[in-house]
Amino acid sequence: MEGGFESIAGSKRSLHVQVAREIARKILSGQLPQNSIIPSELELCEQFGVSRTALREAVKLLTSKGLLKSRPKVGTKVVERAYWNFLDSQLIEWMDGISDNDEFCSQFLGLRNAIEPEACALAARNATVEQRMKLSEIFEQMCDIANADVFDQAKWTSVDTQFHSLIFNSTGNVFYLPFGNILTTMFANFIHHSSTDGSTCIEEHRQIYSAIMAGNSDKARLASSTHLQAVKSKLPK
Amino acid sequence: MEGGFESIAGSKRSLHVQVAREIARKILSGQLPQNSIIPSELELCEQFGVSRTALREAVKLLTSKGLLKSRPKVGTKVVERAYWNFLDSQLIEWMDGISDNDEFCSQFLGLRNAIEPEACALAARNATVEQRMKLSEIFEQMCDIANADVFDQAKWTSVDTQFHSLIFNSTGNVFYLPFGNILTTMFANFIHHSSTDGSTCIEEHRQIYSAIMAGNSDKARLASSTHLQAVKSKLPK
DNA sequence: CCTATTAATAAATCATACAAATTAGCGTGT
DNA sequence: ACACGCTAATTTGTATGATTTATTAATAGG
Repeated sequence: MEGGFESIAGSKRSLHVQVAREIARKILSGQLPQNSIIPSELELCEQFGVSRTALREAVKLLTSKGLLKSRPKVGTKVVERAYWNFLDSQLIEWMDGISDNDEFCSQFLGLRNAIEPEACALAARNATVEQRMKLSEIFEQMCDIANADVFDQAKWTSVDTQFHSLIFNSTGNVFYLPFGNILTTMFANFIHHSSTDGSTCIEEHRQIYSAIMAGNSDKARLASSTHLQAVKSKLPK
Repeated sequence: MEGGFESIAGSKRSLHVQVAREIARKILSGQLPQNSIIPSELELCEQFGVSRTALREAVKLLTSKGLLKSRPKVGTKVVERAYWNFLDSQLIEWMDGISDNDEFCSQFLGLRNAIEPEACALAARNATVEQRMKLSEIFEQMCDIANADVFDQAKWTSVDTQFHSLIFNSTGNVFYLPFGNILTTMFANFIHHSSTDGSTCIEEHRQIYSAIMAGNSDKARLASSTHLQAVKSKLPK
């Protein structure tokens, strides 16, 4: 059309997701204040240059993430922050650059501190044979990468993500499952292990790995805690 | 129309949510297997007796919860369980009666065990003045209810929910915020504190409360752990 | 036998129309 | 002047059909 809207319509894919992202970022950044009523569907359609169908699907998406709530006649409202689902991977992706990324990573580490040691403990007790085999396989890859002549950062991040995700999946507790994806998203979008070389923390991972394989939940919990302490010490600031 | 579809169309409100719930429960129960392709939009429209608009919004909703993923030409696929967002309140509501509820509550307690002690510790350090005032107010209500002649179960559940939610909101960590809503949902839908009378656990809450107010994070963590141990001992089996 | 083009298909988007819900305001009666 | 109920206007909710795009698969050409 005639605005600066081609930037949205002509982007990558899934129009309603693009629109949702735009609106989400306005909400997350506070540009659309909490409890305020956002413009009506028709206005937003014009503003973004998309059809009502696409816009409505975008609103539905944001509603399911706890950012919006709409009622007939009254309009669509930005709900308060306490209801935003920060544990949604897509929402986390959209946070990029909104708040201070170092602070964001630091807070995420605050979550890992609570979750991961317990997850490791549960995995030590509940991992199935298949999961133990898979973990073994992944750890072997970690060793290979850590011992390689040139350290491949991308590969390391990939297996590191798989390693921690698999642990969440091995807890036997459905509520731990989503953390694997959250961690994957954070690793992919926010955490840039610049100064991290594999050789230093491969030992930490070995501790976690062997404790889980041995079914020693207390040792697994402790090893995970130790690992996270080490990660923390590498954080900026 | 002419099917058994009024049961859906004629229900409460928000057609697409109703449809989403139906499909979600089929997925959660395994009736629609992981990695399988669900029927095309048109077929599903007929099956549920709704328009494509409503159905598509339902699919979008489920996609955002990690249950479905659709691509042109190939169709809409049920993604594997590891990607389902069990930390979504709406999804948790839909779980009712799908799996064994006692087991589900037990697993939830497994999550609380990891999260809450750490949340209490963070709250002790980071709660704002307003949040401390509010917490104080809520705890006073808890005492009133616990000391009343007749124990009002509904009121207790309400303030108990508020108490724990506020702690999550007082951590100063965005990743802890959603747990308040998850807890609220679980309390409202699954946890029926039948044998719980307030007088026994008001002391446990007092320990948590005063530790947070005193800014003693270690004591807060410990008090929360103790409380959860007590809760666990009251679980069935 | 391999590669590139094309055709078929299903979802993605658009446009429009109508329905339902809720609020605000108007009007009437006491 | 006040209370009550009704109407109308606004906004989201649902429906339908047409068009576009993306992906697979088949087909034709090298």
